[in-house]
Amino acid sequence: MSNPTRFTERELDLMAVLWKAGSGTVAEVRDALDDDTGYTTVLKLLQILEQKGAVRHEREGRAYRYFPVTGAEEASAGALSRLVDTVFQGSSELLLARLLSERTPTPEEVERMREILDELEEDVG
Amino acid sequence: MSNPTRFTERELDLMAVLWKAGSGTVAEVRDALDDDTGYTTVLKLLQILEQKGAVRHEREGRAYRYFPVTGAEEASAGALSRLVDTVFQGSSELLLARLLSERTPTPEEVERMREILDELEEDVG
DNA sequence: TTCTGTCAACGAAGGACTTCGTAGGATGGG
DNA sequence: CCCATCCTACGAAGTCCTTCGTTGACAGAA
Repeated sequence: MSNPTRFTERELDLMAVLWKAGSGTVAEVRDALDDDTGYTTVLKLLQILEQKGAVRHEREGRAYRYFPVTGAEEASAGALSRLVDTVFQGSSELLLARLLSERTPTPEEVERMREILDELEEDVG
Repeated sequence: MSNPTRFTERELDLMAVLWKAGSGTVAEVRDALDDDTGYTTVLKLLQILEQKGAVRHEREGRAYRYFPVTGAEEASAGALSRLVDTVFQGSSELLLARLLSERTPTPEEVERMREILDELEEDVG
């Protein structure tokens, strides 16, 4: 096994599309991106991702359909910790506070977050 | 006003040092980094950061002492949202869950997190 | 003064990322 | 059959990041 698969900025954009949609052809991924990157650019990126083992493809008619192999969880490994260590000086709470202020959650979300904390304490206690 | 100041990977490492220590000379920053990057490299990076307006310097003896101008909060702006949008598909809870599993918090931290959620609900309700 | 160590400035090399141009294969209509 | 279209493959340009070598200034010790 190698490292937790590091994605570049752009690669992450593509992976996000695939994680969300489940799969996509070059054209589909291209459409899903909000900028208008050239067709061959998207193709190239997908080929690079495939080479990295992050996606695979199946033939679909004349085109390829790409599927994510690496999960979002694996991609998040490290990214969060790094953010905590650099920007939030090791404080998870600070990150949480900031997260909540940047994107105000619904009451339901808050409730589920509370549950997450509850479960954590049960495991510990 | 310009954009929320985007830091590169390495720049973020330096900023983290300055945020944590409050300030630093080239030598101090260099020592604080866990790898051993060359002196001139660190200097160069600081100069770039200064050009970006993220740090400023004052003379101290023969050397310069660098101070962060951009705060960690501003740096986090966007970074978190981007992470949520790409890796966590817009779900803050998922991020929280992941965060807690990556770095298990102390009971005290959990308590404070709970308080953060409480305050949020008060404001809303 | 001369040598040595510390410092900032600058330029440039090397590599990683992103982007696209061009080529070539296959398909389907006329 | 021939052309327009849609697709992948490949190579390469351009840019951004990171790193460091070299230079010149200055200060203190000998």
